[in-house]
Amino acid sequence: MRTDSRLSRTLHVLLHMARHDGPMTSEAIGRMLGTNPVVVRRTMAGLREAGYVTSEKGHGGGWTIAANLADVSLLDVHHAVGGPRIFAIGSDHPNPDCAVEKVVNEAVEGTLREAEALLIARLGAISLAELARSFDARLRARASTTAHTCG
Amino acid sequence: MRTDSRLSRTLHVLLHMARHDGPMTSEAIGRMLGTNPVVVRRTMAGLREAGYVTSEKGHGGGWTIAANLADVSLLDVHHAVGGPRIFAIGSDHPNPDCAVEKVVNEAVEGTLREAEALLIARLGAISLAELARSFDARLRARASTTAHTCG
DNA sequence: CTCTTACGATACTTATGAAGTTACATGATA
DNA sequence: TATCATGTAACTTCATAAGTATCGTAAGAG
Repeated sequence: MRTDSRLSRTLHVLLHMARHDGPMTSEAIGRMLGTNPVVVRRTMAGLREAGYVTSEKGHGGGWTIAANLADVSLLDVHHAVGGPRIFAIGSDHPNPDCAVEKVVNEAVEGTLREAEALLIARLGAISLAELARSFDARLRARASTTAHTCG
Repeated sequence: MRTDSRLSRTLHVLLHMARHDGPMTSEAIGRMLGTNPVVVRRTMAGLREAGYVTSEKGHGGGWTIAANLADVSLLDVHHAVGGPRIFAIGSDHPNPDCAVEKVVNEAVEGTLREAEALLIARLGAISLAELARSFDARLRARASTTAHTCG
């Protein structure tokens, strides 16, 4: 499988939306991500269902943030975009008859679950507001040089 | 992508090999895993290169364990089978120009790296010998009932 | 009212990589 | 020398995110 980049992409988009007055169109967001408006709508649909953004049709329409950045964690976004599979490795063949295989599966999957729990905890502990603050801090630190942004 | 099950499968095979007198053929291993001898050879090739198993051609040939179970960790096996990609999620687009994207990527990939480090540490801490001991313990605990094995 | 804009939805294609398959060469043993 | 087993290459299948094409629908502009 190709790397699932929905989380990163969506975070990128949300932070830009937060710094943007008025709605952003799927077209504009797609240009930002180097992709296509349909891909954008597909991913943003989950955020709309979760109530993090709203969408408007017609002239002046597009996507708008509808949540407080402090109230949305990276884990929330992960779930909103489909909560996709985290690991590329694992065991096919759950519930094996073979007792050897059971021991192996428990060891491997137990370890994966530990790593997943850590990942989930960390993603749940970071809010969009904190990412925005990191960005602002970086801007201030580099005030003398150029700060590039794709929006 | 389909789940990469090379680690689990290989561990399963190695533990069976450890309890088996004489070489096991790719044919027999394939039957055990519900797959094809060529898939078995492909995966076992990495273990042979790492020195964990040997292979012999001809009558009475097949695969034999060549290492002490206590000396091989699950991480070693993971590496031997190709050290495949662990995560299904991530960010495409490394080294972005956009400063917002940089902040996002650092947060997401930093978190993934933490989880990966934990996973690596845990896999490195478990030896094949420990899995074999877990299996034996389970056998003893269930001595009264049936203990199924696929080999 | 009509045209344009933008989302909504469906259906299809592309890309990627593990797994599966086919076929044949090579070496070891009986 | 016939058989068994690995070694290797080339190809197909499968799953899924991403990309694309197209049409429908709602909202504002004129």
